[in-house]
Amino acid sequence: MRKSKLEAAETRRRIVKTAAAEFRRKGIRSTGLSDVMATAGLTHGGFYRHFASKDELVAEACAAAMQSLDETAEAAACRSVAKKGLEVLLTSYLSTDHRDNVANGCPLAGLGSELARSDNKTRAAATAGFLKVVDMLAKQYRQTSPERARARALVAAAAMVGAVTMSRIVTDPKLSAAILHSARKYLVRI
Amino acid sequence: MRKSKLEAAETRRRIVKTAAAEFRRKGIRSTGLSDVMATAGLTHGGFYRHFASKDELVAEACAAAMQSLDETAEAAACRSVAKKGLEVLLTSYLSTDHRDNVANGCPLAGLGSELARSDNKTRAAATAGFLKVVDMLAKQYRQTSPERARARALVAAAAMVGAVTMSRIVTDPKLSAAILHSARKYLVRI
DNA sequence: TGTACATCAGTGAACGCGCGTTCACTGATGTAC
DNA sequence: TGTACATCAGTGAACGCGCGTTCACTGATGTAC
Repeated sequence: MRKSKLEAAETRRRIVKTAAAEFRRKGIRSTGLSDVMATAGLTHGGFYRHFASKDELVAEACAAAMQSLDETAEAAACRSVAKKGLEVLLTSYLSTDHRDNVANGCPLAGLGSELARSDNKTRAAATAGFLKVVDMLAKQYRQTSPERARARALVAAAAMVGAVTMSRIVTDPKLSAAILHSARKYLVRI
Repeated sequence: MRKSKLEAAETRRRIVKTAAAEFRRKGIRSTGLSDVMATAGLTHGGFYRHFASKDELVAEACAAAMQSLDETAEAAACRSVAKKGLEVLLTSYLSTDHRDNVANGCPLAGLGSELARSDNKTRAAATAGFLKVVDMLAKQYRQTSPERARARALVAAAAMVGAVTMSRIVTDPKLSAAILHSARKYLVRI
């Protein structure tokens, strides 16, 4: 049954990626390891060949999810022309598509309150990913000092997380859309 | 062992209040009913004399927590003089005190991602409480049309939730404070 | 290059534990006369 | 107003279940000669 080092590494990566999606979809606490392993096409017994504990997986899954968020944001910012970078970032993040796609969306919005209760490694991974988004946003706030641009980026990033979270909580579809729409409108020229 | 109707009603209220705090402190999924009942000074067996299920308690606890948030916000808005209402609201919500007091703080910030996965009753309670805060904020945005004031209030409310959530996730204390401070600064004049 | 043996990725059963929920029981409260 | 009985708030043990974690086992892979 033993697999080659290459295959094992690939398996490990698959587990992390699966966990990143499952955690966002159902919540960290509500996602069992058997769940994750089964979705990754494995039995749960093999888990501890790759990780020391569930917490270790949580930290790595958080890091992976944040990295994919950063890559998406970076791609959006690069693909857009000069001055429109901010609008593109805000529009894609504050879209109903993002709201309805929790499993592949921003982990800060999908797991926010659970991350706040997670251990240091997990929160550090979240922090690092968050700072990258903040830096990307700060670069888009021109016509102001770097300090102010960063302060605005901080507010915008936090507001984006809050807006998507609230748009998912709220039971009224119109209100949900209005939250995203208003945030899009006001964060461009904060 | 039977208690009077008055005592029973008081017990029920105590369970809801205790649950509202415990859920915010440890998360909904991570808080057991035995936990809640023991903290309320009862044994877990009696729970089902008052509630049909944990979900029912969750919905009521969410409603209670939102109500206490609304009362706090209303009190802050009223206590403050005319034009300073917005600043007072923002300052108290976006304070390190609020950040560090999850158990009595805003349930949207404390349970955001878990609420997004909760049932309709719970999310409806969260929605109603959120709308009250939005209305309070909208009243503070003068010098603009009611529609714009409401749109701004929507963004501000979502941003407040996001800022407190992020300030709790982030591992760097300076960054945590900066998020709150920047939000305070920029949401007054959004 | 070929052979013998150690390693270890993955399996599937088992572990103790805490969860939400149920239930028989107790005895004070509420009610019908 | 006093008595007899039904009600039911709260207790504590028990239920099945899924969780995170452990373990003996399998057999292909990696390694030493």
